[in-house]
Amino acid sequence: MTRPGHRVPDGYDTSAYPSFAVTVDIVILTMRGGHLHVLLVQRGGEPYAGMWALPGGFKRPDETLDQAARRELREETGLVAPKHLAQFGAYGDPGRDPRTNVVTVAYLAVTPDPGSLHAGTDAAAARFWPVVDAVRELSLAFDHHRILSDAVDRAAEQLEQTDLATAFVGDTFALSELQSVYEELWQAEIDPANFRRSLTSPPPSTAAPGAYVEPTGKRAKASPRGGRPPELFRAGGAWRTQPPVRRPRTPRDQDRRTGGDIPE
Amino acid sequence: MTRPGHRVPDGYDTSAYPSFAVTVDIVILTMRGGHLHVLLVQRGGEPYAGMWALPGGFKRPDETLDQAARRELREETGLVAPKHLAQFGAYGDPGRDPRTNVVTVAYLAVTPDPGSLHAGTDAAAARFWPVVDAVRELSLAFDHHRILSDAVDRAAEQLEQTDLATAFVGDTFALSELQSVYEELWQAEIDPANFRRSLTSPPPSTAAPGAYVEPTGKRAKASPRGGRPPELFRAGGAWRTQPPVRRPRTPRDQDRRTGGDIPE
DNA sequence: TTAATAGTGTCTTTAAGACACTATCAG
DNA sequence: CTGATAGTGTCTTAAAGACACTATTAA
Repeated sequence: MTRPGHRVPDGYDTSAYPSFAVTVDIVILTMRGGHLHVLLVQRGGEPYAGMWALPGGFKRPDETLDQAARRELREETGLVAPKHLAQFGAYGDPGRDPRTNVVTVAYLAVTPDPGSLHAGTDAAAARFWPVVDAVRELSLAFDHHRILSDAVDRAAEQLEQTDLATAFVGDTFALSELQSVYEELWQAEIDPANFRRSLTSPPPSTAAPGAYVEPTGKRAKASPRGGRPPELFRAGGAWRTQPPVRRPRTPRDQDRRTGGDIPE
Repeated sequence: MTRPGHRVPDGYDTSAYPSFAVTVDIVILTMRGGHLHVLLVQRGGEPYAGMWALPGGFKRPDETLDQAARRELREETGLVAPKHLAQFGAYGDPGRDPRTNVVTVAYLAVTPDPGSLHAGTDAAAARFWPVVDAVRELSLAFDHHRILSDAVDRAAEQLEQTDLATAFVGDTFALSELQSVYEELWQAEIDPANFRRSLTSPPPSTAAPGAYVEPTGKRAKASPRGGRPPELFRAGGAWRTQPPVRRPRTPRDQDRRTGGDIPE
């Protein structure tokens, strides 16, 4: 990167390289009532005034991208400790912002349901939307529709590869809560007995560090509609060696893209 | 993203958002003699004059990031058709370029061994390095060491999830070639009989589209040291539903990070 | 009691590891 | 022939799916 005066493309002025604004945008996902939700803010000014958009803002020269993401998260939503926050893509199509050249770096944040949004937030202009609605019915500002879709795809992939599922639930949780995270993101049903076995039995022989979930000895309250109160678990240390649940591969799953193959 | 004048952080001037240069850098991986290699260019001008660096250059306002990556790839290396080219990260730490604020978007390119580099390239200033050497012994310009490491980690992950392995080999290939891609990137030995079974037996029941590899009926020449000439295969269409080879998880694999968890 | 949710036990299927064996080449 | 690489067959183990069954709550 970044070497003016080194093997210069023909006819391209090296002394004056083009200038961009750089922003970070954050896709904040959580589970509410068994369904995946995303936090959106309503835009005040032009362009796209009044439309819903992902929270985000300009990167400053003296901070890293991660710091910018964390700062914007706090400033726009009051959230200070998402359980997961990681970059997942950069977007720089010409004209994606009508005013100027903007490249944005998109982040995926995952948190247990925070209930209401914290201080420092204009609550009227920020709310969680069911992801299904946001994707299908809402017209989002800029290229945020695509960014949101990419984020959800990424989250679904990461469920299978990391401990991302545990970022959706609290420090202690019932297995059925965790299961609903997988079922919602994968749009697939999982047998509760097999799910429990996968999570509670020790990770494949070779791995050392603990289990996937550890019993706390406590139980949650029974649901308002009755039913046995579930045991509460804590996330264990075994996720890094080998995540416990594999995604069902259905035949019609063909259209899921994994990453950039060459389209020509 | 990208909204000057919308919910402005206190004390931050919204009318003049900071300006950045945006570059793309490309990690070009290939297999040579059974070992993973990366293409590096030697820098002409300051800063880091004379040091090895990843090929790359400035994004133009009228092109997408993908187009910029493809253009730089062609301009700096003569490569026009890598089998894989995809973004994998953005890097924007303050001071990563001593001259000005630069955010770079990093791409992973994978190609079968092109032999010599094509026209349009200053061959003296561009060569493939064994990745092991580049990572351990070479001091790279900017933060390119980290970018290279991240690219290799990403490639190793993607082997398990996509058809990336086939991007390292030609249109027809021996299974042993493909196997060496996995073994090199995972630093693990794979039983050739089991590897063959995984690739040549049909993908899990539910999947429809073809096989992982299709026989061409042809055979390669035997190696100079003798041995039976291998069958040549073509990549099939089954990779997208469920990749054929799972990565061995060793106990000491714990240190492999999967993505940004929260470090606090 | 019934409806609802949580949790156990077990049989079967399938993927993966181990490894002995055969096949075909160069020299 | 030997050494080297390619390819087949089979036994065993481990993970995952299916599903019948028991347990504990609210109303």
